[in-house]
Amino acid sequence: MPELPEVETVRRGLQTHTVGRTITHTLQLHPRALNPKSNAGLEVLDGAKILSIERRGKFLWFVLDRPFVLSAHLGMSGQFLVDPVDHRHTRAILHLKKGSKKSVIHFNDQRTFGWLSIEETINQMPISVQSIAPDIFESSFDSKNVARVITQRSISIKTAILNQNILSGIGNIYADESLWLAKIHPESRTNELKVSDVERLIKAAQEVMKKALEVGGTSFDELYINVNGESGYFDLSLNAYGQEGKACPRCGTEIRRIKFANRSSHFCPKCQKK
DNA sequence: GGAAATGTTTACCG
DNA sequence: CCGGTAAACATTTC
Repeated sequence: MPELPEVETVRRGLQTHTVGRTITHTLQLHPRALNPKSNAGLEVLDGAKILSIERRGKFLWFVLDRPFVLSAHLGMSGQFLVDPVDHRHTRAILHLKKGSKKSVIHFNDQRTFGWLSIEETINQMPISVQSIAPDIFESSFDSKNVARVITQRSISIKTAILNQNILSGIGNIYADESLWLAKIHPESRTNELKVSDVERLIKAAQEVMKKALEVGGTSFDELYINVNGESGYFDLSLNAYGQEGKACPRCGTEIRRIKFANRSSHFCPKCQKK
C-alpha cells in the first residue's frame, strides 16, 4: 500500500521516536515478518543503538551502531506503530529504552507482504536496495537521464514509472495521478514519447508526491496510518485513482478504469490520449 | 461467491 | 535479452 509519501511519513515518525534509543530486546510473532534472505534473526538487534532512519523509494532501514542494518519493506499493508493499543496483526516488536524511558515499536502487517531483514550495506545502502534506482526526491536523481533511458525502451509508460529499477518511489496511486496531471495515457509506448514528455511526467510525479507528503500521504482506510496511528489526507485530492465513473476534474469526462499489467489503471479518456 | 486492494518476485510464453 | 501476462504470497472488505 505505501508509496514514497507514505513511507517517508513513516520514516519521519520513526526518526522522531526511535533515534538515540537502544533496542533492549525483540519479539518475532509471525514467521513471515523476517525476510528469508535476512542474515540473522532479530535477536542480533539486542543492545544496538538506533542512529538514524534512512529511505530510498519504498525501502526503509535503521542505521545502528553495528556493522549491519535493520531494513524494512512495508509491502501492501505494513505499518510501524509507536506504543500501540491495538495488537491485531502485530508481526514483530522492538522494545526500546533511553535511560529509564521505555517504548515499543510494533511492526504490523495484515497481508504479510512486508518484511524486516538484517543486512549488510554496500556504499551505505542495504543489499536489498542495491538494484533500486534513486527515488524522485533524491539529490542524485537525474531527471533528464532517466527520461532518456525510458524513451529508449519500448514498454508502456506506466510500466516504466512503476519499475523501481528505473526510478523508485512511485506505486499504483501516484502513477495514475501523475499520468493524469501530465495528460499522458498509461499505455503510451515509451519509444513514441518525447524525452520532454517523460520529463514533464516526472515533474508531475514530484509535484503530486510533494503535495501528498505535506498532508501525510494517502489513506483509504486503516491500512495506511503513520506511526501514531493517524491517517493521511491525500485521498481527498485524488483526481484519477479510484475515481472510475466520476467526472474528470479538468474536462468533466467520466474517468475510466482498465486492467493493465495485472493492476487497475484510472485515466481520463479525453485528456489522456494514446 | 467473486473481485479487488497503495508491492515484489518469479515463471512462462512469444 | 526484451516485453507481456499471470500467478504467487495472505488477508480483508465490498
